[in-house]
Amino acid sequence: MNTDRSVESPHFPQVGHDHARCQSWILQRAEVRCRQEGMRFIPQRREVLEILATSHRSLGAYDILERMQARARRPPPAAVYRSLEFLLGLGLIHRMAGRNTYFACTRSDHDQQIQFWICRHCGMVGETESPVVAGEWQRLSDSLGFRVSSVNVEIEGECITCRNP
Amino acid sequence: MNTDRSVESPHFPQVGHDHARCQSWILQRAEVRCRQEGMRFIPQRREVLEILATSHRSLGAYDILERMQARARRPPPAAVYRSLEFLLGLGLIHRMAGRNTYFACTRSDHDQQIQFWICRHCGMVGETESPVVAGEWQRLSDSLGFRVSSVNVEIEGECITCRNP
DNA sequence: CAAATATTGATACATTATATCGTTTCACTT
DNA sequence: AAGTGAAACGATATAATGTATCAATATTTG
Repeated sequence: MNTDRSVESPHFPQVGHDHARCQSWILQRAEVRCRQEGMRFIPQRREVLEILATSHRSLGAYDILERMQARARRPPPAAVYRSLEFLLGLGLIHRMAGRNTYFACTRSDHDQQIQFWICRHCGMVGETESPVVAGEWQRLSDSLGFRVSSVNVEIEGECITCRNP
Repeated sequence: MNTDRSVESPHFPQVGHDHARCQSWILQRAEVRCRQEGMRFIPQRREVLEILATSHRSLGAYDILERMQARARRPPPAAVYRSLEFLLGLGLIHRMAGRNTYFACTRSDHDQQIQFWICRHCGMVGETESPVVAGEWQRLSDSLGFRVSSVNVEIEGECITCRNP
């Protein structure tokens, strides 16, 4: 497995990057993580992840269904949602709540303190991880007496590529 | 109009707080802001906001429809969505993307750098505003070359009241 | 192999949100 | 007060997203 994490160094996916490398990295990591967790990385789940990994854009469940239809035959919606739920559980994909879409995670570690940067123009999604922000959530939750279960940060705007055409 | 902002000082709504005061504050502010913007705070919009302001919990569009039905007559869904869109536009309510719900804003100022704290147990929603986090989004967006349009932060967990029953 | 477990396909349905369009209401002008 | 244009509404239909159920099939385990 490729472990050099080069996939994540440009925080926002660049135009000319070697995407084949991202794809194989995402899929190989999925295999490893499934094995670790004693879960089964069966074809339908793999296909959903493959489809998400074809780009750094997020896709809706029904977009995925259409691409599965184009590849082989269209499963019922519930099948896709089951695979998505599985992949979400392993942290291999994320859900963009603001758009009802899903996309393949490109980070190797999971501190739950990820932020998503979504370009409104091209649809690309980048991920960052900020210790400063994590510390601030800690401070705020302490002061509120709030026990945090999950944090979701979605930042929308225009990416550097779309700003400089 | 009540301008002492006491409504927002306990960042997470407390059990015994004077909610009648919150309600009237929310509605009065809506009137003021509509007048300022030259918009019309007509009955249907007012009713939607009133319903949201009855608690610090967020409600789904169809929850609001049911409560309107209980009050008078049930409008079509689009009517509620129109009012919600209007209120969102004026920043009088927020949308919880993770839950497809809406709730009445309880803050007097709008720096777009609000965080939502949602209790999974009682459904209460609190709001905070952190300059540290705002600064970090600035730093990160600069380093990514990303032009930010909107930031949505939803933190789920358990509030202090539900932790100490 | 048999039993237990996990996954699938098929069907139906639930929930959330939007499109369209003719009518009504409102604010403003005369 | 009546006319006028813009805004809002009601009614209807439908789109988009997501779940529930359950029998049938595949996979793992004993």
